[in-house]
Amino acid sequence: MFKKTLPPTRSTQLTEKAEDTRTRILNAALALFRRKGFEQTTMREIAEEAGVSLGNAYYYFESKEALVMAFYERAHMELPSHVRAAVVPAAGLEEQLTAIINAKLAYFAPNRAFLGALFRHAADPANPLSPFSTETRHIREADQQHFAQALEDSGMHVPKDLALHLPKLLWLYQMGLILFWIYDRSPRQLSTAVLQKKSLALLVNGLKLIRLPILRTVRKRIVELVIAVEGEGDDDA
Amino acid sequence: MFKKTLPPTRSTQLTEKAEDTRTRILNAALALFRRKGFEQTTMREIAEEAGVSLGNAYYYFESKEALVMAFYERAHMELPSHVRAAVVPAAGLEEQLTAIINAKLAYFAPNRAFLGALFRHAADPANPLSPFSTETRHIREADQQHFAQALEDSGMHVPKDLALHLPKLLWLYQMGLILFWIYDRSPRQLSTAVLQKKSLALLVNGLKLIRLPILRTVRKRIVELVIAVEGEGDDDA
DNA sequence: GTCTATATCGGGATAGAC
DNA sequence: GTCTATCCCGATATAGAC
Repeated sequence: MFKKTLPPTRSTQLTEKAEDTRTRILNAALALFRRKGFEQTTMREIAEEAGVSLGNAYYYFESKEALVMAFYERAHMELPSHVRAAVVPAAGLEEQLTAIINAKLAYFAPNRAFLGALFRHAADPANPLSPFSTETRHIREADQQHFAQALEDSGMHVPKDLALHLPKLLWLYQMGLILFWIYDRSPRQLSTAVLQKKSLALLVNGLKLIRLPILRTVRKRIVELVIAVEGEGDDDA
Repeated sequence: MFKKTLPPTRSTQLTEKAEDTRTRILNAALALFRRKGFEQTTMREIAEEAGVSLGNAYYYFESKEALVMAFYERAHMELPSHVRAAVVPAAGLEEQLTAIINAKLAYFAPNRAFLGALFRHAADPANPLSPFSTETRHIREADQQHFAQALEDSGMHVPKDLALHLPKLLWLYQMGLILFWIYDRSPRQLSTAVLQKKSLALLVNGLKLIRLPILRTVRKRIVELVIAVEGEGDDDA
């Protein structure tokens, strides 16, 4: 059961017209998702809104979820510039992390309501849509670079054994925060803001403490835990 | 969009025949889920296997996912005795927590493969199937009792401000662990075993340290964070 | 290679008769 | 409480136009 014809993705070369059609379909889909949610939107509506036939919509996107994946890919292309614009390299780690996360939340905010569709299979690394899947690996790794950069720029000193895993851990923390944000029904997502502020303060504080000699064994045990688990479908805990 | 007729649940009184039919459908469904997975199983198959019509299956279960919910309910009824049998009240906290978690994993193990269906909407507190929903509140609260009991029996001394939230936090930790376990594809879920052992050791150790006067402010900040967030759709982070 | 139109299938979910 | 018939929609298939 493999695909008969290679479905056109952003990476494969498309003619100008094709590129335009693809974009129109994706935009129509996202507009409808925003308006009525992911489940409530049908492929037939998307095709109509984009002014193409149903068959054509499926020509460009294998499935309805592929549209969500395309959105995720688009975010991956557009986000880095937003993040770079928001971050002040001379600032402390807490400020930088705040800036990175805020830039992302601001970027995703208009589509917050349907992002749940993207995160439905989040925990399953076998699902292509999962942030832990092999299919999204390039996105994940590029994303972790922001955190590596922030760690470097902030000049925060962290013992090397832990520092090695820190970008990944910070990324994971950020994923948890975003997940919380998606389903946060407090007014203007105020709960997320509080959670973000308080947890970041604790986290950065912890990082300052973790290099103390008394905490050496704790640190080593944390690193051991991380090593034992990584490469698996990561999670909280 | 509310239900037209009250759909029969375990809690509402059913005639003997109805109870039997309902159970037959549920058992057929679970058998098929185990055999072929949740997605691969159709409602038509379930109805056939149970010897009822499709419409009748829907009379007892609003949706395919409601069958998973019923499984969750059944587990909620059966689990406490398993947990109580596994726990030694005189043991230390780490041993007791290990016993509780192991009892649950052992109970769910035969159905591990399709449990992902239950956890797909886990993060969305608005979804009835979510462990954070109002619909599953009674299960959640009964479940947290195991942890409250273990804390009490172990005689572990934890400052009261934190102790108040600890059953909830331990339950959350356990949910994360179970989620990890569901998608753990290492042989015999060994990764989960390692994660469980190491994280529990760290956690119990942290609880011993947290009462030290030097960590008072850290503790207060943690408690503040928990308070600010609870009542919301909880998550990791 | 891009696109339309239409028919069809499979499966979740519902309506209404009995 | 149980059935049959039907709807809806995601997905596929086909045949052909440009």
